[in-house]
Amino acid sequence: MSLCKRRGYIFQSSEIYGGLNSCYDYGPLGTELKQNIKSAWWRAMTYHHDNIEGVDASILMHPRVWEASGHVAGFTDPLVDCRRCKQRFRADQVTGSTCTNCGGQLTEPRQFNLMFKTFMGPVEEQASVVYLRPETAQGIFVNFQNVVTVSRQKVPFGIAQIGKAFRNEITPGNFIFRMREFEQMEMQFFVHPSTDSDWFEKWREERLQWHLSLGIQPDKLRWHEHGPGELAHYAKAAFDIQYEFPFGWQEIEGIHNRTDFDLKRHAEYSNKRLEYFDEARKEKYVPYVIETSVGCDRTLLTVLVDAYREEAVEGETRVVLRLSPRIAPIKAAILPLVRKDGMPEMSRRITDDLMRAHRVFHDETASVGKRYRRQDEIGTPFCVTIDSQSLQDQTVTVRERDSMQQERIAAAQLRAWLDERVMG
RNA sequence: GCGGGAAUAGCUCAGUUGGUAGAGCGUCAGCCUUCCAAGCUGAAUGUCGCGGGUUCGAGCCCCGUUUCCCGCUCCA
Repeated sequence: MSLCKRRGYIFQSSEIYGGLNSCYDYGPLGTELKQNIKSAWWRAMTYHHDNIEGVDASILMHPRVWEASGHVAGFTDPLVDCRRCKQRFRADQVTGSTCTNCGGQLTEPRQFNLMFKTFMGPVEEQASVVYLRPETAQGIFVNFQNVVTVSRQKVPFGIAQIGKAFRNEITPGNFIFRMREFEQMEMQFFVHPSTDSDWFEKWREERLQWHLSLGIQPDKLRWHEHGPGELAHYAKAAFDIQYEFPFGWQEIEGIHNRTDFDLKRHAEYSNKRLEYFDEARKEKYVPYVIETSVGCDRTLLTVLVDAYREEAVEGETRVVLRLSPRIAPIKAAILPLVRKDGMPEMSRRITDDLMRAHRVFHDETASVGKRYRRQDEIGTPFCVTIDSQSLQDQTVTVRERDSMQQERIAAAQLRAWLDERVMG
């Protein structure tokens, strides 16, 4: 957390006013990292699958959407607290006014609405209550027919979306792990009901591979299968990908078989037909949905936590973020070995040449060792140094963060050299 | 929502029985420097989280509040 603030990854929201509970802002490097994560996900979904389309739905939706989805009912459980032992229970799961645990008196039931409410229109009246979406998935379901019509896709196909969601969590915390405002990356894949298990397995495998492709250590990831009592109201099967954070194993992505629950409910509540006619099968049906839903902020926290190391180098401690070149905010730092003899000028020329293709920057202050450490700490995978030989033969030294190996290459090859490692 | 701990420079932290704030690192400028936090010179940065109270006087004592961390609780 200290590094995040010190180097400009993550700041507390509204910090100069004392902060706002569970809300955080991304700083210059955090913003780049988040963009790179979203871009990696978007490319994996829509560029690498010709049967996945994107949407970007609004955060405010018709209130009936949340009745259909089950969130109005499911997000408003009345809860009671025991005055003596401070245990909390769902009101519908206790009988009488005393606590079964210790015999203490229970409080009156209180409503906990996990959806943020706001008002549509200038007059705050009950008729115009709308909610901030507690998940992005419904924006996909309500657009199912639109996308079928315009995209010329045939089942099986998917719809992907990245966007903010809001939940009034009872207990937020663990830095950016559980926030009340967060960003999801969701893909709903529509399949014939008889093929749901196969697709479920396919997406499970693919989503695990995606996290590995970000450079996450494999032994820090595991599956958690939801038991019968754990399953959401809409789900037939659910597996979470968990990461071993310093505060324990926690979910970063869920792969759920949502069946035809959502489309059927929206058909019922909207009185619209949300069926699909399958020409190949000569069959009309409501598709099943395999959902992959990953927290963008959680993925970002995962890559930061997973990358963070304190390494001993000749008695000193090197703080290093071993971020994958694919998602590192800064891909390379261009460093003149010393500030004289035209080295800074050559460094600037090289930086100017690279910066439109890759996020790189030039740094000519302090000793080169110090500049290496700066880059190590913010996760920059490559440093390029310009020395007196560079001025004569137009070669540069490339220093790789993880191995600390150096290699001499022609300056003209630098762009291609970086392309190969960053695009990966 | 409950219990515990914490909040002083960008970061990590000192700060004596209450007498209007310091260090290290970092940052910036200059010098020096040909490959892993070297050195020298100089500079900037604090309503001590916020609001009250006690006091001649509060970073320190009291009350309230906000935020963070830990443990419960909760988690479609």
